[in-house]
Amino acid sequence: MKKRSNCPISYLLDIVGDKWSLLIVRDLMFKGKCFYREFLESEEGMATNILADRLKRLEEEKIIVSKPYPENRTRKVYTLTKKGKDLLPILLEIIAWSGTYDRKSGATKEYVHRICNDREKLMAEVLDNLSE
Amino acid sequence: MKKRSNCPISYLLDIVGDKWSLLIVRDLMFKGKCFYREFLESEEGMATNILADRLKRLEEEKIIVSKPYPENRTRKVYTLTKKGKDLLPILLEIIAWSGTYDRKSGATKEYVHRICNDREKLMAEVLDNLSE
DNA sequence: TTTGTATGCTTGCATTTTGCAAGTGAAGCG
DNA sequence: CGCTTCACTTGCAAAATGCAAGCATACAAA
Repeated sequence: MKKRSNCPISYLLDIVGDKWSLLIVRDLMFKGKCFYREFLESEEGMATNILADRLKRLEEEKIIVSKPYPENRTRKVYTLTKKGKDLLPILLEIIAWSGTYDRKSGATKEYVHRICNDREKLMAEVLDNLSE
Repeated sequence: MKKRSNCPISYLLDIVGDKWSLLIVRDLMFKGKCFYREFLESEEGMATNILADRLKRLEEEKIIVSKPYPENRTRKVYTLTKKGKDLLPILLEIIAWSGTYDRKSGATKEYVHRICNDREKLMAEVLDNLSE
């Protein structure tokens, strides 16, 4: 996707403006996933070719990096870069919005409350879990 | 688009997870636009059929409402609902992220700074401009 | 050594969505 | 009455997606 304008909203949409990319970032950020197979198992049901394409694009955009897995060289480990981790505030605001307007949201009221009133600590916790 | 899961990230993506919907919200939120023709004139160059489709979907999702324009009944005025205005924190975080990582971003450093350090007032200003 | 399994990813192909250009009908203007 | 403006709609080619199957590599068990 080429750049459509210098608008910052458009910039993000050019990179992750599709139905799948941010779900990969979500899996990395909140669910401790890091393997191709794990992304495939997410309940939204991404197709294998789409997943391969999006991993490639996210890596090109330096939002994620992949390394061979030391204990099994057929595996690859995907992790978030700084640029990827910096998407966290966006994801938190999305969770707060959806938690407000989706009556059957998986986001608990407590979590939405923490996003509004305890954001710094919440963010530190999420990022801490990533380094394990 | 049907709901793929109860995940809050997925909920937002099911509604505005494409390259265009959030640009319409941006035009309404920051640029004072409210007419079909005005959205078309945005520099990203949306096709007319896509615009019509997205306006319909945003209205179905109660993110915008349309009313006939009193002074000219061929025109329609589009405005943000509460649900639409509540997307503002997400948009601001997107602007901050893109302002950080896009070297040629239209977002000024001052604006990004205000998002981080003067958010309440900034949000009040943006929302104030909407009511005019 | 062979056979099987798990892994990340590719391929082929039908369906869906998008992009582009042109057209349509309703309202307002001169 | 013709002409313009407006918000769309339509037709069609091109691109993206969804689905099922296949593939190459690495490791493991027989």
